[in-house]
Amino acid sequence: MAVTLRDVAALAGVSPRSVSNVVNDFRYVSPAMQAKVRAALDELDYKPNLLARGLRQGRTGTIALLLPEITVAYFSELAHEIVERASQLGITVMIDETSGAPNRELALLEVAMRSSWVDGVLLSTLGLNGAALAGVKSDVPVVLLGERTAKSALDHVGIDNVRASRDAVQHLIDSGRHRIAAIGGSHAPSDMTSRLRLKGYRAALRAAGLPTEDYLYARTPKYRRGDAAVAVRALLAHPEPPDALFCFSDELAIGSLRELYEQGLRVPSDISVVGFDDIEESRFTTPSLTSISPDKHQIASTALETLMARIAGSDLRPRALQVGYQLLARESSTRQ
Amino acid sequence: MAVTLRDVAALAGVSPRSVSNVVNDFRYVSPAMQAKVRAALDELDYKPNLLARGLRQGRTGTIALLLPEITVAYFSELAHEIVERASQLGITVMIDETSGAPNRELALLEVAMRSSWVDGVLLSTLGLNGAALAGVKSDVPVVLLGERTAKSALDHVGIDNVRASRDAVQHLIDSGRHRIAAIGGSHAPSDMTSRLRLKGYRAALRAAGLPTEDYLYARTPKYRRGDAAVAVRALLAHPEPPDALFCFSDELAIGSLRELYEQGLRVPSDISVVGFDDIEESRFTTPSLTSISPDKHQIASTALETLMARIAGSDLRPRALQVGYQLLARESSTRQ
DNA sequence: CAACTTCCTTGCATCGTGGTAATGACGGGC
DNA sequence: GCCCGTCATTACCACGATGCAAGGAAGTTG
Repeated sequence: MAVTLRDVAALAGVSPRSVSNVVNDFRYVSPAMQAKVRAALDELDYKPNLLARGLRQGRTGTIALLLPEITVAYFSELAHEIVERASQLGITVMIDETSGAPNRELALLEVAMRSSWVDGVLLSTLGLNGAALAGVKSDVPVVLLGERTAKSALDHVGIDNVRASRDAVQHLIDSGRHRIAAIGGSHAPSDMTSRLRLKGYRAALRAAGLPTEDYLYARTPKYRRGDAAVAVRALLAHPEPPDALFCFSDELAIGSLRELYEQGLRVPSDISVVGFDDIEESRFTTPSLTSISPDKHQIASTALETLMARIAGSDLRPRALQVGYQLLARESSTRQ
Repeated sequence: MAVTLRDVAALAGVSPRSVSNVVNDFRYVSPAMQAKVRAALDELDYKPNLLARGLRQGRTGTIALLLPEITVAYFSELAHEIVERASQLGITVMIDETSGAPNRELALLEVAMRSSWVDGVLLSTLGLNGAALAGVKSDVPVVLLGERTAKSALDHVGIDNVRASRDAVQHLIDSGRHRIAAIGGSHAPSDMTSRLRLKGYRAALRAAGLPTEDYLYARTPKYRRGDAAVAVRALLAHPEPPDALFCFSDELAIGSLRELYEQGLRVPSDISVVGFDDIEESRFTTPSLTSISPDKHQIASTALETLMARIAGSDLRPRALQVGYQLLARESSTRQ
């Protein structure tokens, strides 16, 4: 069995409470006590039982990070940044995958938020709409990553999707493209992300005096590589096919590159492609992919600091925090 | 504050223990008690405190999955399979990133294994060598994913790396390649994976009566996309450059594709490329990537079942479990 | 020298559950 | 009417840690 405070106390010939004092660097501990207890601690190789400590203190030092799909590169890169930052702060992150299934998402959320298991929750959700979210009573603070769905009364951290999308499309216009298509997003009312990116896309077209044709927007069930092919084929089948694609995720853009290749089109000479997220993969595609790069590092820092403040008891009203982004122009939108 | 058994008991006018009985479906509970307690449970929206339960029962229903880097697609895909399977078994997975840093890896391992936080650990390690591992006393069962490092007395689940590598190289030989290079792996003694794959590579060459030239093996610091460029440049600079690359990971293969493109070589007409891991990305590269595809689904199932058996108290001696793989021939090794 | 402060150590209670076993209630068999 | 088995509920405590405050030793002050 595991070694407990009591075992250490017995060996050192002191009270369990004194051992606890040493372990926790209590102020008044004599050097003699220090020495005795440390020796016993080392000899038995004591490790505190974090369950018991958590139960007693009401804090576990652990937060949950709930992601829709961990295999989506954007999420895994974000997770990495968060784990990295959290470990600097001495916090353990419990990553959990909700698989998009809303019931599973809710179930996990309930467990995470109500079972005293974690001190707080970072929630990145696509599938969950505001109404469902509002129905969850939370005992622990929650910070949303990405877009706020509806009017949930939670902090959230993200970038300005509208402006970033406008920049991306503007970049295509500047490079001489006129018939720019947008790809990505579903009809689901909870898909706030695609709504905002579509808004930015249209704003850029209008600002340049270009028409916003309905046929130039192709929806996709999700944001993954495999979802792009159908959309691209539909766009290319039109009598006036696009000369540029603005994809709402890098994965969609990469799926599009593949489909364009199969259709015999060359990027960027025949058609430009721009993505969103700047996942690492995009630097290695042929051609390399132009993308909007959200500052993931800053998202992680900001989200964690906000969550920590809430856990410490901050009582400000919910805030919408925006972090920076960059447009990274690479080969896929740069004529050679 | 959170609702406890006591609160529910007070409302229902029964003892806390009776509430516990209802919550845990104890055998002898009268319908009247059932009704009373359920009503109170619903009214207060009771959720059990999992810390207290875990402390009392000595089981938490949670396992840890320790990965070197979550942004490596192979690991995130494996994590996905494991989370999926575990949730069917009613187990929560706590994914944690060790970042390869051996001290961090050890620290996390210690915490995970000694703090009663989790019932078991799935450990996928590259950086940690057998000696260090042997030094960790584990209070909970551990199952290794991937290659066993040295002679640690732990179960491990993986594929037959030697045979898989031989198959991959044989495939290149069959398609008419003679000067086949291998890319990937470091000098670290703990890098068992590259050692086994190199062994299979050489076995295939010997079996075909081809020489195994030293200059045709290029090491890389890690297995990521960005690590391939230097290796590829070195290989191409040789007076007799290779006509095929066998990369020890898909990410390396993808980095190689990129570098070959920059060097003006065409795949597969000028040079073939084969990877290892079959990450999703490999189906979308141009050209799509031939790869060894370990059965990740089966790895997840086998690893979880083995771990569960250990947790339940199985006392068999450590086993090396091998699961299947497939060679998926795609464009990067198929002359058009 | 009493009264008080400062330093160190410890006992007790408690966090929220669930295991163990005692207590009661009830009905059936003799 | 008594004993016993089955069913239902409960009291008590332990899981392993820490908050609280009491208690004692040592030193300081008036």
